[in-house]
Amino acid sequence: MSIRHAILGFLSWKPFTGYELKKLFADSLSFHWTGNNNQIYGSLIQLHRDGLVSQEVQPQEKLPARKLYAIPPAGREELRAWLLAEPELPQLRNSFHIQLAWAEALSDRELDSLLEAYERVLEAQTLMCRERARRGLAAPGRSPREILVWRRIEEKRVGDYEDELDWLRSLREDLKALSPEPS
Amino acid sequence: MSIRHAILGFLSWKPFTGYELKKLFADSLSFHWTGNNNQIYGSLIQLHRDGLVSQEVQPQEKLPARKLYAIPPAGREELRAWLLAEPELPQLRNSFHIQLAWAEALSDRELDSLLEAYERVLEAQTLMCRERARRGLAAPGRSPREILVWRRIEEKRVGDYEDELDWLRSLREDLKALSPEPS
DNA sequence: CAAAGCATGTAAGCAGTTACATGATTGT
DNA sequence: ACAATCATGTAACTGCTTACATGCTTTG
Repeated sequence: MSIRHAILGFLSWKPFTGYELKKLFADSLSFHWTGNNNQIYGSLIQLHRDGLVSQEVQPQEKLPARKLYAIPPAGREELRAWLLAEPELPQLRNSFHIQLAWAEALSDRELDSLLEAYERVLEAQTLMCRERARRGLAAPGRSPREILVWRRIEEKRVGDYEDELDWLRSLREDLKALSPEPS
Repeated sequence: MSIRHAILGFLSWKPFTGYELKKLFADSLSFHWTGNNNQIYGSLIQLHRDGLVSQEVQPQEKLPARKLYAIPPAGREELRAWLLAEPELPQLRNSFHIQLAWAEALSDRELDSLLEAYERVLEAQTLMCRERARRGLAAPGRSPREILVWRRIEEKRVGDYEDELDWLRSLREDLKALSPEPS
């Protein structure tokens, strides 16, 4: 699995330029590659070299030529093959949990302020996700099946952040009960 | 965050060889680097070069020399600095969800068998995690605080897989309701 | 006699991130 | 005047994964 498959996925809707794809990735909750603008252009060049996307160059006056990418049959086959591939388990690597696992070197107060900081970023993320999910995705009207699947995926993502927040809050309470602050 | 911090974490318990660290990573649910045996040896060399771990070479007859690594004050400082660093949000990149998002090219039956395959691997993973969590970690007896934190982290991991399984099952049901199979 | 355990590493490659680089047009 | 939008890319780096490489000892 790499960003190239997701690019093929978007192109299976309709042709896009690299710039448009960049925005699609940035706007979607579920495809949160961070350093996209770079990776997308590179991936498109690769995909084109491999014959999995076609390129239509549209010269513009005084602006760089738009390169509109579409998905030819070979690309659709590659996409389909990937869709049918063995599902991978989610990674679930939470770097904060690893940080926490070694927090024995911190005092109770330091640990609590670390947890508080995590709670703050989680809260912000949860709010942002919920807001974006509420506004709905900018996806073109597709089949009821696809709409259902996409909604479920987005809901799961929001739910995951909310679960992490609940977990964190309950952990903080248990820690407080374990060693109550001298007040 | 990288594997080097987790190595420093383990060494903060007591000295270990690369081989032992490899097993610790392999045995723990929460630190699931896959290609460790390689990365660990390389990271130890780096850490040693940077003065963050110390190395005691113990020659053996007819076996490669054991290299026992310990954590000097500089390493403890680095560990502490990392512990106090800004918490990172969990990544939540689920490559199966991305696969699913583009499954429009699949028939109802193909989609369902994909979901079924995912359910199988998730079930296996959940069982494996639960079993391992039940057996408890091989960690040396530490403070009540550390024990609580470690248990919570492991429980969260199992819970995450279980949630994913619940989510998947409910999605399958909804999809079945949407387009009932011609039986 | 084969498999698992002990014990170390190297090399090649991929995916993703950050930073750098250019430059016109449109909106506030 | 400044920021945002349009539009493309390159280079360097980090972290992780896969495959390769060696060789002895203990257990089944």
